[in-house]
Amino acid sequence: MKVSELAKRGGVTPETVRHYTREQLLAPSRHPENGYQLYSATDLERLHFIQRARKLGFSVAEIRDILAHADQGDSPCPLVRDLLANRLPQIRAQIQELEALAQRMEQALESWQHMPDGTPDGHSLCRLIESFPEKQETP
Amino acid sequence: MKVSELAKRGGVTPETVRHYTREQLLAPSRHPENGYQLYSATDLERLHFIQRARKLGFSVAEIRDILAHADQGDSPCPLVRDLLANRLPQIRAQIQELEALAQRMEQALESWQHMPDGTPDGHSLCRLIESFPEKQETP
DNA sequence: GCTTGACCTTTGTGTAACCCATAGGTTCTA
DNA sequence: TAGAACCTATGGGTTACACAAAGGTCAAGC
Repeated sequence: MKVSELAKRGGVTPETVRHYTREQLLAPSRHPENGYQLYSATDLERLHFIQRARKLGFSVAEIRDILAHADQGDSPCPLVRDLLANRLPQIRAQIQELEALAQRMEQALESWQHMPDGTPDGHSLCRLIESFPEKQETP
Repeated sequence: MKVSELAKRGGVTPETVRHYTREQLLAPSRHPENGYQLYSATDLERLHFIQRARKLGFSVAEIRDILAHADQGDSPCPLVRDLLANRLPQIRAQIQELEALAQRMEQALESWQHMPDGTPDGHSLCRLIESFPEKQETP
């Protein structure tokens, strides 16, 4: 099948299929006459695999490594466990950062309700923003 | 003052100062003889302002707009309120996505404890990943 | 005067995972 | 047979910087 058909069957855009192909996650053959990329049923399975792995938080580069292991006949499972176990705390940390950001934003919007808009003078650009501390306490 | 001094006083790297200058958030003058960028005390205030705004989730492009308003003598405050109010739900949505991802990851790691590693055969690449559903329920 | 080291300049490259535009060739269909 | 719909490769855009290279500038010590 050609790019668009694989994309449709896999539920992604043709651009995504091309991207994965460029990144060597998929290795289609070529139509000898027109040079079109030809994908097999195995490629569709790989595409589904990639989708699952992406949903689990693996990067495209990581998935390439996982697939390379599998293609060599090696079990990628230990690698998979490691990658995920390493990534999880990073995700948790990122959530904490975003939560702190959201709280700063909410606190700002709330406190701004009682502040008038000001016009910039020589030293103040926007009191709303300036009313916020540049550095948080480091307990 | 020169790049490195402003950076040190502002608590950022010289690269960051150069970046903000390229992006027109800072507009230093030039030393007429050697072409060095010369920053004023006002630029240091602007840099502090930028830091605060970044901590509130504004992008560099947004801060450029805010500063441009202020430089024209217009109050940027309504813009600032709008930008923040629009961004907040996006941040909340991003947190939800990451939380869902983290839960998928935890669920995977947990259920994998009871699964043996497998070697790839013709159809299975990694049962760990394949044991996970590609698409979640859409209620 | 000269070297050394620290600093400055511009320019280009890389990051993640695609999306989009362009120019040109191919295939399908009315 | 013309046009639609598809394919190709290439390059640029997204975010906020970090980093490296090649070369100019400056202060200090010898």
